[in-house]
Amino acid sequence: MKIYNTKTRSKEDFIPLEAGKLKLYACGPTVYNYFHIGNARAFIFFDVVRRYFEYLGYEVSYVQNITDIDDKIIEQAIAENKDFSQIAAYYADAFLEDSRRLGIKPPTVQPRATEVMQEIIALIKELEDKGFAYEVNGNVYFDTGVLDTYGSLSGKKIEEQLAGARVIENTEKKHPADFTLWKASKPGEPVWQSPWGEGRPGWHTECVVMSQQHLGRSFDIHGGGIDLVFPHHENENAQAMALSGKPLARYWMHNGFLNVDGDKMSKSLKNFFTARDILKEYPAEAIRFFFLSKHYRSPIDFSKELMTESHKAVQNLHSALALMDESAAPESTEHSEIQAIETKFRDGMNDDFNTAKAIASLFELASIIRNSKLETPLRQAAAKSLLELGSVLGFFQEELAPAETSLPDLSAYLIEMILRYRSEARANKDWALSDRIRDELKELGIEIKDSPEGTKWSINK
RNA sequence: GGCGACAUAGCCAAGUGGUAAGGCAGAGGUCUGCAAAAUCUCCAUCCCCGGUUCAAAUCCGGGUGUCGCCUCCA
Repeated sequence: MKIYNTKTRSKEDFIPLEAGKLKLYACGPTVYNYFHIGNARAFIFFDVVRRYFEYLGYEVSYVQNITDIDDKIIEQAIAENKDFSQIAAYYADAFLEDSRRLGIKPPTVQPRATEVMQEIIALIKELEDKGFAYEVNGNVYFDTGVLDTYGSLSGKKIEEQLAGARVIENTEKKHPADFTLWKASKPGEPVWQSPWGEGRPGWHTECVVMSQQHLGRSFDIHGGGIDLVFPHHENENAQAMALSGKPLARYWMHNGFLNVDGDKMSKSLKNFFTARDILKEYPAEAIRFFFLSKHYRSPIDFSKELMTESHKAVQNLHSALALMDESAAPESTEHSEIQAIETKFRDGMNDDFNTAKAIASLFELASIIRNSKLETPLRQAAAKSLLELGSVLGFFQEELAPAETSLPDLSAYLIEMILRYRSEARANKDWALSDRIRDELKELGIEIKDSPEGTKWSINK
């Protein structure tokens, strides 16, 4: 199993801290709005990471935080004229709902920042006590100058960044790279009591607290979008290094960004799609296929055309699966063709989650299922394998199956159609047929009356 | 200015030294009274130039082009 580690910028063999167990943390949303299709990529990808480790037999602890206190939430609360906690609660619910509809398996734990406020304050205090933080006017900053490993995750050299820096000078900080741990509150903002007065935590501390609380001081994999490498993950890691001298996580995984029709997705370009919007037009499986058909670290270009293609491709797998009853596959029989394909699937996944290669093996199974020249037990076994491997990628979840095609009420239209045929029968003097139609409709409670103006019908129960 | 990614058929996309996975679209066949569905078959030498090698899409050098990060952001 090889994983590309952002920290070393190379693929490394994955070795868990504890054999047979995976401790995984991936950054969740800040709940100030519905999450967008780019966020969905990260959530779906780490869902697949989790599912694959479970497939391999690991006991997985997967923690995903929910940031429910943040500047953006406060801004949104002001915009909607509500309390920040109402906004956070509403969009946190929306996040859980949309995640479910995308077929994302609920993480083991989904802690919220406001639930761990005392722990956050305690961690900042510890940093201060150890000399890694300083307070100015009720704001507490991390002192990057004291930690010699600062920048080791993202590969940033602080001095070099300064040349082209467009950062607005914050005169309180000792160094421009120093980041906020605790923010003194302004009037009207939500507050918590702390040793430095009333305020609220900076974004970077909460993830350290929530991850360490559930996974230990150092854990296996920390994930998120590529944009989080700097400064968010750098700053998270800096706090862990300052506290214990150990990195927060051994492997850092980052998924690539999503563009829309070649441009960065943004509200001003009107190419901004929430996951909720896309789910109205395409099934969750199509969205999942779209993301997994490309390597997770590559940038991906979103378009409706590609979504339609992905939808068709998924339907292709479903139609193959429908041909054979996988539950009829003999339990004990082994087929070398299928084992070879399963090995290919695992080889792909073991190579830094090459989901595109893994998907190709699903189609190879589909072609075995379709090949009527092959023995039925082999084809059944292929169906069984397709179901199992597809599930590792999150496909074929029954609860995601589209609802029964619901038709509008067509009964009136259908009755008119039947009556047109009855009129043809009468014109041909086929009284036997026309009478039979009248009698059968009557049994259904529909009464027919022929008149010079044409045939009238009414419901007569 | 600093750091980094990418360039494979009409489209999407695997492939990191041994002669191009898979999907979508397209073409042709089978099946069918017709249509649809289903099914089978076909469809690329890898941005340009130079180099290394018995052998390169894959390594090295030089171009050209596209994109990202350095600021809240998955």
